[in-house]
Amino acid sequence: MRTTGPLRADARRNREQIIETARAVFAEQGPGATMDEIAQHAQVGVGTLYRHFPDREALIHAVLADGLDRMVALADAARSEETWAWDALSRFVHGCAELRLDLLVSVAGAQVHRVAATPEIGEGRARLLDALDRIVAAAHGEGALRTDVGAGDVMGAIGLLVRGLPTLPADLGEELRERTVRLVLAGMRAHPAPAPPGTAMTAGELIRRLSEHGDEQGDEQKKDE
Amino acid sequence: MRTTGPLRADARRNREQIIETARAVFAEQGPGATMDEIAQHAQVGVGTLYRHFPDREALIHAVLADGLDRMVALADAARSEETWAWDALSRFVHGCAELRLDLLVSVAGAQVHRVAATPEIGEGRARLLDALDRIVAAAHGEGALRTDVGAGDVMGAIGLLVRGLPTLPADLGEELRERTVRLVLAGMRAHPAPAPPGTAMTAGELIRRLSEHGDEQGDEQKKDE
Amino acid sequence: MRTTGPLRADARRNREQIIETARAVFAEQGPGATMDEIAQHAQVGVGTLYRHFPDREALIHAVLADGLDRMVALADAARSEETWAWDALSRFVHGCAELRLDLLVSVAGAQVHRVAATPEIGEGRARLLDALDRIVAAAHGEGALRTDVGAGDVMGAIGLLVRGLPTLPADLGEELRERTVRLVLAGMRAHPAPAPPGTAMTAGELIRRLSEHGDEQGDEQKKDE
Amino acid sequence: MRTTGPLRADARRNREQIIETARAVFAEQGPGATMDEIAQHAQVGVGTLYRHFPDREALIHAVLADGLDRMVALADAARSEETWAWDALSRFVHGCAELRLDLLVSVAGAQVHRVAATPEIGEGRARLLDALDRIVAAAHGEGALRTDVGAGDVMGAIGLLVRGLPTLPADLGEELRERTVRLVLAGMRAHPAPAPPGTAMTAGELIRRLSEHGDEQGDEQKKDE
DNA sequence: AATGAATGAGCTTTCATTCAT
DNA sequence: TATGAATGAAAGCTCATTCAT
Repeated sequence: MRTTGPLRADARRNREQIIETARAVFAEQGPGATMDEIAQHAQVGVGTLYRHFPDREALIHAVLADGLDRMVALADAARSEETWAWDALSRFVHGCAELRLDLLVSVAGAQVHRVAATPEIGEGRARLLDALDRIVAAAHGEGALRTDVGAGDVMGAIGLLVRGLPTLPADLGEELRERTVRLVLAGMRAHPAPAPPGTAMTAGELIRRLSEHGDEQGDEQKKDE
Repeated sequence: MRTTGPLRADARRNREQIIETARAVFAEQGPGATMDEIAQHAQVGVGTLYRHFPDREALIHAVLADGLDRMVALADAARSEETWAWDALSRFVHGCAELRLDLLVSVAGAQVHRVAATPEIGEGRARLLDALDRIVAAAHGEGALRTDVGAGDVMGAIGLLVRGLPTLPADLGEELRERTVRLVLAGMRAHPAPAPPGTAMTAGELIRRLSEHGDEQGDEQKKDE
Repeated sequence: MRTTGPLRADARRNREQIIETARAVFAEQGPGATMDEIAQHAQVGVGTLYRHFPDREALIHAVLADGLDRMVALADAARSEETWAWDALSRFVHGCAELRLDLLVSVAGAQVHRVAATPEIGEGRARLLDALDRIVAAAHGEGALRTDVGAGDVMGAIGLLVRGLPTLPADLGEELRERTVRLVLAGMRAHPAPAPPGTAMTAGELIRRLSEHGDEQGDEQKKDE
Repeated sequence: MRTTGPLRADARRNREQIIETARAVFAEQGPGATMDEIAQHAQVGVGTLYRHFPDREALIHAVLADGLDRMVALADAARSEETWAWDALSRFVHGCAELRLDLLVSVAGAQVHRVAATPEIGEGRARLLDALDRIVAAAHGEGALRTDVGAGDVMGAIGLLVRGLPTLPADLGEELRERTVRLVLAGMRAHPAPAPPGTAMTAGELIRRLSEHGDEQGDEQKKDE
């Protein structure tokens, strides 16, 4: 009946803890992660999870919304802390990729639309685009960003790059994603060729790296059956 | 296993039909697609599906393996039909994106490793890398591809670009992916600036496009409940 | 794909078995009976139960509809087999009470309306009223039934008498219901006083009967805790 | 337990408020009503509810006991205020039906026995039968009540009539119950035919009344989903 | 060999009960 | 003391897999 003053402290901490955990668990376990598992990792009972989020969809929605908030924060930080808009852009894109929103985007499958079609998500997206737009405009002003690349393009690219390569061993997947991010940034860059993405990942190198991981993985897999 | 001659035609057609359908259904419905649903779309009973693929994992495995085969075919066709290696590379990357292996990569969640760690998949990957490597080598020879970008990089980029942007309306998602693919290719290109990806997708444009779709989506959503 | 020819035999038997069991279990265990319990008693897996009835509400609906069918059959049999319409009416009312639709009516609580507001139930009710109406008309013709009592009154009375007295031991509850049924019939009867309901159930007798049951019940109750 | 003097007033009011609310909620929502719902309607927190009644069973027990008390009061009032015993009896039966103990009897389902087997309930029942017995004896003396109908019969009938007809629209259910009560009373009456229950409820009339309600009900049903 | 009904383990969700505030 | 957030056992329901037809 009170306007939610005192008790909220615990509840709020709990809520945030759950969202944070959910992102992590979804990223690691994939879309199949169970509610119980998430609750467990968040150190709460399932009941508590359900008190905060009436159903699975609501939780996913919250994680998505929270992810947008973080991206906005990321964009703002990048813009205010970097001297050059291009550096801010680069930092933003790299930062987004590290948020590991990964598999989440595919969690709900066909229902994603419903989850993402919320006014709250829409507004978050708008705020993000707004923040990003300033960086993009500045980068255009600097002459560093191709003029035929807009904030929408950056968002689209991030939507793809933000995920993982779950079929590959974790570290290799990370590395390849990093390199792809750099390629995209290179592709966005105006005239002067951007910093090269390091040494090429050749076919041979990739195969060698893959075979290295072959053995380690065999161990921990029987437990699922 | 190899002794049945005549019946093979029907069986094979059935098997391929199921794989084809499975890819489509996974791409549309997401990882949550059920075996019954796939069987239904493939116009067979679940029993038949299980006759061909002992369990869900086997089906996913088959779809992945088949996807690799298609990519190899794509690479070969591109190489033999295009005069310039760069064009072959570009055609290959664009073609892969259209295979709509989309959500499949995340279907199995945590089990993906197990599914992808099969010798058959490993071999398929090797063949693909091999085919791709020839294109990459030729492109290097042409001077069109940056020397610090290898076949492994191309594969990594494809792994990310091959998916959709399920939170966006289908056509908008497609367009943004297309543009990102072009950006990546631009980033891979050596000195001479590559063909620009058209007109920039600005923040305003993106938001406008999103709001256009707001209404259409409301209709088809009740059926899930 | 076939028009449901051969396999249906088993399925139909199963379906009927489940409905039959559900009525019995609801009557005995009360509205709290679980789906698993019903499935168990019906000798099928829960999955089978759910294949036939998508959810709890559907099952309740089916039991209600089936109950109506039985009542119609009861009315028809009574009318064709009894010489006097009054006897048919009496037999019908007594018979309905024995169907033990008991607690079912309250199973769904507030949702009962939704369950009972189906066209199928409505039609069943209409058929029942129709069958009953003929008996009532004949009984009126015989001069045995008060003219200020109609088929609707009979239905209303049955709706109340059909249930049990779950707070009492089973046999005592049965006996009292029987007696109440006779009282209602007596109240419906025209001029000549109907057969008396036997010896009075006095307060002392009722209390004595209740105390008899006190001990027997203590045993089987600990298992619930 | 009996040592607290001053606070008792508030506590007692609270306790009674909860019992009263519980009866109403059980009557409306059916046996599925949750503790939270009852607490909410009673304007208290669940914690408070549990302070008064250690568990659900205790609450049900209290409502039952309270119901018995009210019936006793009803019987006493009827006896002292009516000149004729028959009128007292009639008033008592009608009054009980209005208590709306309705669905409560089936709330506990299989556990009803345990709840109703309490000494307190037993004693309440005894008191009620005692009070009722005096009315019945007087009615016998008046020659208005059939001698083969005892207080136990009246109790049994009330147990059945006290409930509602939840599958019907509220007002129609009420009307039919009223008419059934009158029929039972008519059946209990000695020689002289009792006052007729008004105009017959014919099958046609019942169906007409049912169809009238068809539309109104559709509205309030979505809120459950 | 193909079919789809049956199965039941396991996941989502609810709610009686407890307990920190 | 009253409150309502947290808890987790248990219920409803789903769907991968099996098996009778």
